[in-house]
Amino acid sequence: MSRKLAYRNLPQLFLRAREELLCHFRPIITHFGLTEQQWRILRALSEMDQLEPREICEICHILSPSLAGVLTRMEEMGLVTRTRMQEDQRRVIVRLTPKSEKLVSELGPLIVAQYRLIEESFGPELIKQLYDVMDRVIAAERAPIPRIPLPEKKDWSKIES
Amino acid sequence: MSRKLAYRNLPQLFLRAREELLCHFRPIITHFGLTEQQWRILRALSEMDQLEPREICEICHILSPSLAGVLTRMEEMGLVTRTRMQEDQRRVIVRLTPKSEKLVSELGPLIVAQYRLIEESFGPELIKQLYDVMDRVIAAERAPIPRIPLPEKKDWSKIES
DNA sequence: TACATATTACTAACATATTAACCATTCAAC
DNA sequence: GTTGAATGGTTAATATGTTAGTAATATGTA
Repeated sequence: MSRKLAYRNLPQLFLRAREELLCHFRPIITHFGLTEQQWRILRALSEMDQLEPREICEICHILSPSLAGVLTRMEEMGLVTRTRMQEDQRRVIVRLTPKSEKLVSELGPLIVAQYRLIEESFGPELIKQLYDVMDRVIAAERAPIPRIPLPEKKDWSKIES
Repeated sequence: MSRKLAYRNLPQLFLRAREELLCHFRPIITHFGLTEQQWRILRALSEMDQLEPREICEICHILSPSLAGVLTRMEEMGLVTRTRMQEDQRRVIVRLTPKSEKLVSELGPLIVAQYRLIEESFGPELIKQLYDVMDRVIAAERAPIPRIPLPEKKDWSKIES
């Protein structure tokens, strides 16, 4: 009578595999005084020139409430500028500063070099498979996955035994 | 002159793919008043009967300082007990309570059922490939990956232009 | 025994994740 | 033109991630 579930915890495997990769980049990123999220944003902005917050959320996979704080800190660090659009006063344009452009031009090549080292170790096929499998999971327009019906809600925090 | 780096951001792809999976489980987990991390811990404990904090950190991929808080909250919710070991006063034993055992027995089958729905949508081959690729990335005893040498440290937060 | 070191769990400080709610602006229907 | 809904960004509250450091206990060695 094994109490193991029929499926290994897949999201957790993703977490571990991601960390197995990220641990090779984290030293580089923190060396420049950045967090992983800040680097994601800098990288996106360097490729796209300018972005609105909701676009950054989409591209960098950061939720809007988190982004607000991250951008505030990055603005204080002189890494980005936030400009409110004239046509639509709700919207904002985020841009790199000369300083952060220089930072990216120094950091980017180190990241690429580290990718090469990882690819040497993993082998090019594994890297290719990684990209391929990730893309297939992410591929948005799949058949919608039905949801298991849930039982009536119980407040377990208030159950004694 | 594309400013795109030679490699797409692989850790970020992992993040997105993971979320694409997790979003199908999150409603189930939160329905029972749990967080994702709390469920990881309950699941591990239900499979292993009892664990020490550092084992939970290893298995559930939660850092020790995070775990301290998570366990405190779970203890207050009556989901786990913490007992200090007699032989070694530094160590602690974490166990499920009858209440959380019952919770797992209700929640577990729903998780499994949702996996089945996901597998139907993704196709069994993709699921198999996912497990396979994750395991290959995680496989710990690979050839150690060398680190890119880093330039002298600059404090970018204090650079003006 | 005495000492330095290692181990285990924890606290502190800060950044981010997550959910809910808020506010100003814009859009759309009337 | 007004009003109600939608949009974009934000704040609030709580939980977790991350790094550094601490305190207590255990272990190895002189």
